[in-house]
Amino acid sequence: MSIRDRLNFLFETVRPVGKPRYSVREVAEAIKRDQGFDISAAYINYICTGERENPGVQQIRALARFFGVPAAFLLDDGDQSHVTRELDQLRAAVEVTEKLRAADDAMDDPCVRVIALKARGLSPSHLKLVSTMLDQVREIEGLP
Amino acid sequence: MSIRDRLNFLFETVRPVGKPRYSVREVAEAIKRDQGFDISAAYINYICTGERENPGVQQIRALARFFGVPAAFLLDDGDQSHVTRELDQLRAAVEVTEKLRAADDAMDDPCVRVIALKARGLSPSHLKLVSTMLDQVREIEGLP
DNA sequence: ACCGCACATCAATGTCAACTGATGAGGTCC
DNA sequence: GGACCTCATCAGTTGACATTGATGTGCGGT
Repeated sequence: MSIRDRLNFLFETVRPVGKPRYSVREVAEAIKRDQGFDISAAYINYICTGERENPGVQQIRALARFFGVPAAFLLDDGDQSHVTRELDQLRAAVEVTEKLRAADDAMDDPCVRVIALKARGLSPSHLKLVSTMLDQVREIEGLP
Repeated sequence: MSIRDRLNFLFETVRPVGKPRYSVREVAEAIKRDQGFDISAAYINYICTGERENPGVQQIRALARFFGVPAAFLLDDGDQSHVTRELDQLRAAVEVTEKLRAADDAMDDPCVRVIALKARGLSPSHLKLVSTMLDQVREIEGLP
């Protein structure tokens, strides 16, 4: 599980509203705009393709902050059980954001990311609770 | 709280048995020996003095593993409350290792580091519990 | 069909991370 | 006091990272 794999995982799971995934240019521009940190779109692509294996910590932090996950996600520190547990939490958080996103198409990307960040710290049982609550809300409002 | 500060914090808190602190050369050689990863002593010193601000993730991981802490410690991801909480946990873990070290001077460095690593994941209340238990054990054995 | 836009990727460049070897300071043993 | 060792730090070099700009491709609009 390399940095390349983790970043691709983030690209595939944390998605903007209308599109299947963020573009590398979008990410680079958002990081520049929101964090004031310069990172080129080409370089993000380099990491995704595995052409750069040892990026600086500042680049990692910027990417992690954009996707709303702690920077430790992009670092495989060898503690695999811990890592996979975190990834499960991320999956759960993404699942919640998917529901939130479906519930309100007008919600823009930053909000989704913030909610993903807030949901991530929750225990799996609480995430499931929120998920169930959202299902009920959607049923009340007559949504699929 | 930069990487420089955090690394210096580790140097000052995680200490070998007889000496006040590890030398940069010791750390570099131990990383080479234990992890098979090459890092120069001069470069570790560069990070400590703040002369290098954006080290690669592999260097960070190697240093974190040597000191027995998760790599996230050396990454200030801006989430200050989270960070300080982690640092408090580290302080508590170090406190425990200090007690263990005092209780058994024959304990060598790797064990101390492993215990610090294991203690770190515990909640503050559990760390306090372990600490209290150690106090009682020491009292039973007639140690200060 | 053509144009324009956004996208990922490639090529070329410069800047800095990271190493090697040297230097000098502080300490210990003889 | 001098030889020796270890330490942190400096100077010089190499190589990788990271950027800019160019290229080709795919898609929606007119």
